[in-house]
Amino acid sequence: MSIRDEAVVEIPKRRRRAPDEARREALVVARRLLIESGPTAITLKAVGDKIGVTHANLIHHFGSAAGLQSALMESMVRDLADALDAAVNQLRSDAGAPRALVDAVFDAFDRGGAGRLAAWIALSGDLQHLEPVRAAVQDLVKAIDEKFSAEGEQTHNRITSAVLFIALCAFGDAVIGAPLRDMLDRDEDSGRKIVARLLPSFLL
Amino acid sequence: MSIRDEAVVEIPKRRRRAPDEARREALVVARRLLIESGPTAITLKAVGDKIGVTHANLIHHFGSAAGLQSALMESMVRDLADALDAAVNQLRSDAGAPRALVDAVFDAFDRGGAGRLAAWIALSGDLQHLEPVRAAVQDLVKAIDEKFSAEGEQTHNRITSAVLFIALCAFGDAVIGAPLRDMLDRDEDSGRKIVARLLPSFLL
DNA sequence: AGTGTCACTTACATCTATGTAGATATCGTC
DNA sequence: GACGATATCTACATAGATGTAAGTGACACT
Repeated sequence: MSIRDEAVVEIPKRRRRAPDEARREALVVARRLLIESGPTAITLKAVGDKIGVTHANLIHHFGSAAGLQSALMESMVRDLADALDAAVNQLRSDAGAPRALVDAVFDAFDRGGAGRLAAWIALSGDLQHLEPVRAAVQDLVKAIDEKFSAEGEQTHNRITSAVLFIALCAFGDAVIGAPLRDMLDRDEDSGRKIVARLLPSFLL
Repeated sequence: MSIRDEAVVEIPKRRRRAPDEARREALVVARRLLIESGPTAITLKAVGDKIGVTHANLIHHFGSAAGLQSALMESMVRDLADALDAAVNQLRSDAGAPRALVDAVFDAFDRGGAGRLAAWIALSGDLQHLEPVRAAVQDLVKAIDEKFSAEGEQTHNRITSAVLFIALCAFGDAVIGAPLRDMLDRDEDSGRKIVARLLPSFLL
């Protein structure tokens, strides 16, 4: 067997993926493009090139460019909702320290570019894509309620205030936190620290 | 003088504007497009159509499409900085109520779409366009400092915390406040109320 | 091994945004 | 009123993104 022979290792011209797998790969790449280069970087060609596929093939799988974008939003929104659910579960199980809750929510918006996703959806006006988050947010309210509520009717109001507060800060931090902290000469962790410190005033 | 004569009122085929005026008109329209339909709606044709001008003319005035975008960012960022300065002045003059400060900053991000602008800049990665805001933010720190600081070395830290906190919330509220408040069944004013209530814990 | 499905490609068509070159008209100034 | 500067237009060129149609080949199943 010569070296020359070894070079001819049957590389199929095409790689045939299962539809689910093809969509998955495309969405992974599309997400990275969104996070690294912004929404306008998500083109059929750019995504196709990165997974070794033609743009026509992506249309085959997603129906259209808008279909790809919708699928991406759906996938990322689901991840965000899952992350919020995880925060809820963590809260229900044991660690009730404000900081743990804050970390969970901040991570939900930071990780996987959920904050940038939300900003993109808000700017593009496709608000219906945020719908799946509604349930997650309301779950978060319930969980905090069970965990911290002593009694009284004012409780629900305070809890929703707390959730609104955390979410606004976590979102803001994920999108413009870095440059803002730089302007104020504050370290990476400032936002979380501040929110964690303020949180008890809602819950106690 | 017949009716027919009245109909021939010399309407010039073109309207020749002063360069500054032409740019101003274009930027007003571009801003509205950004706020109402998102960044992708800002095209030379769309802007040109709305002010009765060809796309080539906009290139003449702004050099390129990117030039128009930069000019828009610059103009809006200047407005944001001015709004923050106004908040500073108001703070220095008299009304030191937390709610007044909160309103000033929230308005700075809401009005004129500054929040959406900041999100667009953050997503597109053109962070250098936010530079002019740096001075305004640092001015805000100084003004709050003069107004509220009793003494002590921890003061500066608390002030920057307060500014970071207000800015994150104001930005978040401007971009995703509406859908989020809807999910939580909270009224329009919730965000501001919450922030105003929490602010004293930094300043006192 | 033969066969059918469908993932995938190639080639082409279209549309839109952007940009360029040269002609034209408007307005201030003399 | 003539003139010059230039704001504005028309016409054309290009590039990129999207979409379509028809063919090709990989893989499962018999």
